[in-house]
Amino acid sequence: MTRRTRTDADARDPLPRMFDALLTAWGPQHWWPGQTPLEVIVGAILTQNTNWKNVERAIARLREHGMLDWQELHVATAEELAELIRTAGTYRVKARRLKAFVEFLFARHGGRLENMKRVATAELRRQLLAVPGIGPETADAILLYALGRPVFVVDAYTRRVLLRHRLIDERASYEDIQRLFESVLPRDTAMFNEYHALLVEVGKRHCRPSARCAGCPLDGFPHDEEA
DNA sequence: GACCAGGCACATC
DNA sequence: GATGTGCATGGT
Repeated sequence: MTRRTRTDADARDPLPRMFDALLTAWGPQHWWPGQTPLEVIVGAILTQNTNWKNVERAIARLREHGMLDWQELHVATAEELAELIRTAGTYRVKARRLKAFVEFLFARHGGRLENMKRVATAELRRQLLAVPGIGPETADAILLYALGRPVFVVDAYTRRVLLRHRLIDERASYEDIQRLFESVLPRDTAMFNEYHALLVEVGKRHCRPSARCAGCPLDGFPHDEEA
């Protein structure tokens, strides 16, 4: 996919143009700003099917109790963590998942992110997916937002926006959609970061069944009518 | 009081 | 392989 220039790609592919339209309209979204990789990883697990505000409360409680530390998380029991992360919802499940990641970090990488960072992206993704509680979206969020790897994070909003604009069909898998982005965009961590955040925003504001298309930065792109 | 939110595992068909 | 369900809190 290196056969054409960026200008030609912009002329042909809707995905780069969509990014430009969204970024021009709304600017940078500043997802996960000024936080440590540890906080990003914890947040990625806690935010599963959960409003981010509730996750922030849970992270704040972990911080108050000095738990934003791999060694402390390693020593703590799932029950102790569960009590601290209640506000994130599904807290017993998420406490188990948090522990599962920490167990993986210690068993496989000596409890140090620095060791994990030496592993190539594709291999690391396989390792993360083998951790119970880490699926494709959480794995990719960790790779992109915590480790700075250029992988595109796909979520429910991404799927909805692309469906609405006829760029995929209902049967497209997570990996199908990920490949779609990664094959037409430059492999740029900062851009993937921003694009994902912008897709979530347009999904929330305009691509929900109850939302309106009026004022959507993507209104110039072909799309289906409301069902 | 429903519905939703920056998913995943597991059971079942 | 596709679909359904439990997990559970806080905001709207």
